[in-house]
Amino acid sequence: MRYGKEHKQATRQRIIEAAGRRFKRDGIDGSGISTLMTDAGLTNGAFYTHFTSKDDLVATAVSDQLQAQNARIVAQAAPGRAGLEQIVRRYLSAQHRDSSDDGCPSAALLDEIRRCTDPTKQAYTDGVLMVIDGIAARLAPDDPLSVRTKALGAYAMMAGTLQLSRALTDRQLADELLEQGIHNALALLGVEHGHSSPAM
Amino acid sequence: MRYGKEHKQATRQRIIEAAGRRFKRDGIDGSGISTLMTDAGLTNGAFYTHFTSKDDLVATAVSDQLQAQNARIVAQAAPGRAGLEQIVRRYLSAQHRDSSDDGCPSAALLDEIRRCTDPTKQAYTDGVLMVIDGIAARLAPDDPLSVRTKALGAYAMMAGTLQLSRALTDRQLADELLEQGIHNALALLGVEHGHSSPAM
DNA sequence: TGTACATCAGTGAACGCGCGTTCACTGATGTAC
DNA sequence: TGTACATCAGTGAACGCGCGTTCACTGATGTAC
Repeated sequence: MRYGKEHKQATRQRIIEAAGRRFKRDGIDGSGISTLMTDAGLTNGAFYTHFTSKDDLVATAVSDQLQAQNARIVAQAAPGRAGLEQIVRRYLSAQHRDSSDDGCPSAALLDEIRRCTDPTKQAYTDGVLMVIDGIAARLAPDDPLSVRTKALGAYAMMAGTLQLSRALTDRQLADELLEQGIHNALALLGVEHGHSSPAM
Repeated sequence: MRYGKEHKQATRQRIIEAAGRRFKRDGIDGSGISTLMTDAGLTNGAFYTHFTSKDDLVATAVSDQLQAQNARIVAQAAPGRAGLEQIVRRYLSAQHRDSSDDGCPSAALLDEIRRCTDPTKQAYTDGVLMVIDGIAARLAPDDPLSVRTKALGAYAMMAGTLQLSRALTDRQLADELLEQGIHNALALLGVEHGHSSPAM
């Protein structure tokens, strides 16, 4: 089968996105090449016409996941400082906690990324900086760099809270933790808010 | 070889502790039984005289790790509210970041635990509650339950911060994140503090 | 316009390897006499 | 006290299986004439 030049690119992207989902669901170590390719509607052999190794895909998928997260934030939250509370409430929602394959790659993969190769950690670092620079620009449009570390701290806090909420077997405690996390995140970011609004 | 009854218990404990370290270093999926047993100075076959399955060991090791974390906190920090700042500064130190095999099991394993079997998640939940109830008791000795969620939120925040600091390739940014994390944790816990003390 | 050929994305079987688990066996020690 | 035996923690080879990776092959399409 021979296709136009855009076909291979589209297939590659399909593999990357399917892999991102699968990694977030089953972990990187827990996702085999055959499974990833089946997810993308292909057989295992085709993998190496798109990537040089599993590591190569991992780095690419991690990067893609963070770009997607950034795009989601831009698309779904009101611009500027006003959108910050939306971002926090959406991130620390029960819905996000209960659907990790569609969610934040950091919350799903952070401690596995620590053990990955340098290119993957580099891709992760670059991707996170893109996301948090977006947040910093909302916090202080005139001087985003001055609040970069603050944004990074808030991102770390939100990821840790979501992870812990996912790991607890006590559902009520997990829900309380999310509420506490929203409160904490808004406090750390210095965003005004009512005590709690039930939807979004 | 036949030994006294305390011998098998001691061997079992040796496997559990070696496994805890190895899991934190290479991940649960990334640690094979043979490696774990070699770490403990034994051969793979002996594993099943101590545990019914790898899952069984994982749940046991997770529980043991959190008990050890709790014991470390009790042993190394001043009692009561006074020790809270020590706990935070020690947790979010460059030393802790750079030696994950000796460190916090939550920071090393949180998103892998999410994917584990229920007994492991239950062991994790129980263990975390033990640790955070200790923190809650320091925060409000007269009514620890009232600050349980607050303590849980602070724990989640610290774990997420340590994880992110470990995953970043930019060392300077990782260091700044730890500083920010200390600031954030002390703020969330309502602990007074100077701007930054270089050691401890 | 019709035909022969080159391209190359994708197939599917196979590779060596390490996984979790099983099991027949070993041999140092505690116990019985 | 000395000897024969029972115990059982630990050994090490083997099991089927899925891993990451390789490779000879297929066959639909674009291109050349």
